[in-house]
Amino acid sequence: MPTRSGSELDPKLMDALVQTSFSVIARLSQAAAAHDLSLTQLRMLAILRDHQPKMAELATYLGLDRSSVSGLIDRAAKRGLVQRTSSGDDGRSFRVSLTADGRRLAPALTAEIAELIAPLTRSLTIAERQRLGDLLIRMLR
Amino acid sequence: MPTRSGSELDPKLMDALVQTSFSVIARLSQAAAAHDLSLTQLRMLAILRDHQPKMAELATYLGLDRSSVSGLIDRAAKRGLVQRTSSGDDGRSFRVSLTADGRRLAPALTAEIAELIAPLTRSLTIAERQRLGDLLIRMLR
DNA sequence: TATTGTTATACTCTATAACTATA
DNA sequence: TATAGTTATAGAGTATAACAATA
Repeated sequence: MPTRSGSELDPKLMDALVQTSFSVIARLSQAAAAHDLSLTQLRMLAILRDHQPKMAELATYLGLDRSSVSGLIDRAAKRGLVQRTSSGDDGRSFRVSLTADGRRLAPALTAEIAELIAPLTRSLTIAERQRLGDLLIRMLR
Repeated sequence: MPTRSGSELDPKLMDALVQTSFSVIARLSQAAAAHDLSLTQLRMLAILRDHQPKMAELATYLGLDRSSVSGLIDRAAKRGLVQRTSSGDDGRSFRVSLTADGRRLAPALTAEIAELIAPLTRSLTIAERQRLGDLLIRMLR
């Protein structure tokens, strides 16, 4: 039986997770900034690539207040990246979706992010990268 | 000879790194927010635990403009967590250091962070956590 | 002249509270 | 009454530009 003992966390693992995370997030921010986007805008675009949420749903996805998302969408809409489209039945609500411009941006961003994150893994062998990916995926499950 | 081929990054590894990082950073933010601190304030306190930098050095550590750090230190000083102390030789510069209150905060924060991050690793066995830590440390080196 | 740090200004992000329109 | 979204307001965080003091 495998050992999955309780709540203790090896300080070395904690430090490694924290350092890795700061490094990854910094690279994401860098990719976003290259397109004059904030990290939040980047997350929003990633969500809208696969969903057309209502404002309240988007707020939940992002972990933000609805009022914060209003401004977020305002600014992104002013830049022509997203749009509010009528929701049909409920006259109070809208759906948010990417414009053609917004949709065009997504793959470029993904490619840039990959290029910025790839160097982080350069000191690992292919086999080690495979193992790392497996462990992280199992951890997130 | 181990294979460390070029710039390609497995999308699965990239996603796993990104998701893990968002999860870790969210937990760090949560620990910080529990003490009315931002993520930046948390990073600043972590740096000051081991250094007494000048303003410009602190700005470099944090990757921020000096003007941004001025406000950061102002707010932290108003809360009694940090202080500006004369640098001795150079009349233009100061050193920033933790106050007694600030120093008291650090271990509490570390413990809370560990408690928030530990559950993330719960689905891995002890051996897997060990391997994950090793891989991350090698990656960061 | 160059450097250190601050200040003035402007913008994004965020939350709380109050509001409008619809249900 | 309750819900969806916006607006008003306030504060943190950030950068650029201009500044004072020191080197």
